[in-house]
Amino acid sequence: MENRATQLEQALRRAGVRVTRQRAALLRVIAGSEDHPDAAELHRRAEAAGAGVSLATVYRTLTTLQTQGVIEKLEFQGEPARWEAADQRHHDHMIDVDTGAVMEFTNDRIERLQAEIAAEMGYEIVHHRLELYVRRRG
Amino acid sequence: MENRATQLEQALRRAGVRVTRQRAALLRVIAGSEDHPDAAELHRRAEAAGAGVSLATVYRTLTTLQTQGVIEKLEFQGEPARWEAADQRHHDHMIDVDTGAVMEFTNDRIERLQAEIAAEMGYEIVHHRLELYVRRRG
DNA sequence: ATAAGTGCAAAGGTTTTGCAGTCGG
DNA sequence: CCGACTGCAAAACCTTTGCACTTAT
Repeated sequence: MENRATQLEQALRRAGVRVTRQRAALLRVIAGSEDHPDAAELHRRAEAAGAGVSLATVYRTLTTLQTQGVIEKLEFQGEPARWEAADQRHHDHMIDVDTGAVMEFTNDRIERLQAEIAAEMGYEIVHHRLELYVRRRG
Repeated sequence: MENRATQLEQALRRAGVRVTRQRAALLRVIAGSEDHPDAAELHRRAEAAGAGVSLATVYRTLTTLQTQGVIEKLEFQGEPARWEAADQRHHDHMIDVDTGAVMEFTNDRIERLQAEIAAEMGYEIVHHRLELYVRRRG
């Protein structure tokens, strides 16, 4: 993840985005997170790592990184926005309504059907959101 | 829609929910709306109809009506929540990212696939959210 | 009668922003 | 060097809530 963060820094610089101490720290926090933290949580983790970043900068950085395609924003029902690294292959989310656990899944057939539906109506998909709010069977 | 609103009033009373002047007015606004208005817009429409309802009551009423299963809450990306009557059959939404237009669609195959995916992982679906953010082809 | 509902204004939680100072390229 | 970036505090935004008053049943 150190490496991944370093790669991203170079990509950002190439794109003309300055790599400040704060941004470098956040890149490392994000690269090292396997879950789906919100801005406050990322701020906490950055501080815990001794970063010295303001919450305002966390928000601004998240927007910047999203624009650069480095991270993706998740907005589950009525919670603060969460974020995840964008370096994985596309997937959707399943949320356990009892525990709040977030799981990931993919299904090519659903993807294709979505594209077909849009095409039939004369549109193309820019992006989509598929969330399953679920409960353990019992 | 007058009739629909009246039906709903009776259902509410049966459920032990009081039908106040404000709630009756909102029921009529909702029954007469074919789009997906947010709380502020519903408030405006109610006021335009001479209702005399506070915005706080609009919010409280929306929550109540949702609990009663009369309306459904839609939370599209980063906008205030929107609402729609729940008297229709289930459908998902397609949002034109350029115009903001919201269209509805259904696809049984997608519905079935979702249930299968959840089942495979040992869950059952409580509810789901499928939104296609699209752009006109050209 | 009386519990449920309302209006108002204040507070809540998340996110954005203006401004003056700082720093990366 | 200088424009992009930051911190701080204030504001914006949508939504909820406490309290005293009103009203549907």
